[in-house]
Amino acid sequence: MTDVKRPKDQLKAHIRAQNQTLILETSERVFARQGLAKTTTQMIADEAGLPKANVHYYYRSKKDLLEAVLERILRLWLDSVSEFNAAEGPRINLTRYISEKIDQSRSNKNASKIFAMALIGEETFVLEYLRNLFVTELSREKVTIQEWVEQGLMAPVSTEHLFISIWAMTQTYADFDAQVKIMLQKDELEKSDYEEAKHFITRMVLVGCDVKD
Amino acid sequence: MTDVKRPKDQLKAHIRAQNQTLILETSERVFARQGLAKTTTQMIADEAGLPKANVHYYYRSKKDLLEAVLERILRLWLDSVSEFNAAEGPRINLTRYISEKIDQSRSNKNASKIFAMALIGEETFVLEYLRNLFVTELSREKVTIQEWVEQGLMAPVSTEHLFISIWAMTQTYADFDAQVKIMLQKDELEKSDYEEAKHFITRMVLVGCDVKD
DNA sequence: GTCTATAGGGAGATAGAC
DNA sequence: GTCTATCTCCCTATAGAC
Repeated sequence: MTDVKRPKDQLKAHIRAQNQTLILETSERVFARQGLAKTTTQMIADEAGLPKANVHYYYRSKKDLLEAVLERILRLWLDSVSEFNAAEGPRINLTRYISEKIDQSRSNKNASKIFAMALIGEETFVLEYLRNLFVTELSREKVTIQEWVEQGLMAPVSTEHLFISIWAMTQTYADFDAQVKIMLQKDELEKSDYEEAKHFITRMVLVGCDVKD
Repeated sequence: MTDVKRPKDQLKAHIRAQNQTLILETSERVFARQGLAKTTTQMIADEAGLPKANVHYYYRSKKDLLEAVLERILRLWLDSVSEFNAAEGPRINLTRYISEKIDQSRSNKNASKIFAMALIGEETFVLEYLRNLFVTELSREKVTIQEWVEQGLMAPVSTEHLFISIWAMTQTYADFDAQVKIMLQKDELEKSDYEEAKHFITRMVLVGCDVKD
């Protein structure tokens, strides 16, 4: 075991990283399009331009591959949503939070759908992630909201139900986009549709929670 | 073709109806628990206490069976949600609508999950149903809301985004109940959790849309 | 690391006796 | 209508040559 790698090892590591990224990105598309169970490793291999055996070389089983895809999604997700900054008050923070969540639904629709499919299927991997997220991140946001309530900056609403609602409203534009398209009678959602969603949801939350500042 | 049936035919029809109901009810449970693609006709047969061939006798293919399950779900659903009564004004109507949707999430969780799974998988059957629903029902509700806005009874919000949000918030307690349980740190959701959800969502919608009466 | 060929296991669906 | 046995297909996963 050494940190010094010979050129050959570096090359191998590079090939490995490149192939893994290719497989993960392709899997994300195929899983989102076909559904988790209907997706076959053959489909992924074909779309990635690789023999099926190579996919299994990098990810022993389909389950391993799905978990790798989920892990990658969740890591990128966490980085793209800001934490609350208590000093700025609820208006700025909630507005930013909703905006970022809707942007996520738009720019990362596939990731969002895969997460939703895994969640509705109660995949252990996702449930564990959520349990952990609750302990590390959300409990902090919860305290912040309670501070704002005590300072009279917003109505004393249930923090849990508030988060559940914001997630539901913002994710629905990615997860159930087929339904949204029918409602809006459009073949594809445009940037303006997402902006209107942002505007509507932000208004409902801010006014609905009686946010002062 | 005659309306008069001989006793033998009546018996057969009875057996048929009974078995079909048994299969549909069992399928609803299994589909919701296992996911649509992971469910096998064998699982359904076992849980219903029938040989697999009998399931295929009544529903030629798995796809036919899923569509029959969806059709049954949607028929029961439509009957359990009231239409808007314009004269009563937005407060009563929106409160009742949210309450009925949450009750549905609680009492018919399996149906809700199957619908969500079919929708996220963009099953043609469900998309067609929604398109039809939009034409027959929702366009009427939309007009009603616009009347209320004109009468100054509520703020001029986007009807489409309002419906999308109410659906998202109420359905999430059924479809993603695993996530809700983690958030609320409970092993099972109780009646009081659903009542709190109702209370929170109703408040956000009524205050958020500036509903006067 | 790459790839062909194949093992091994079920799944959906049906034939045909009762 | 019921049920056993079976066909056929295709999926995951791996062995083994290159």
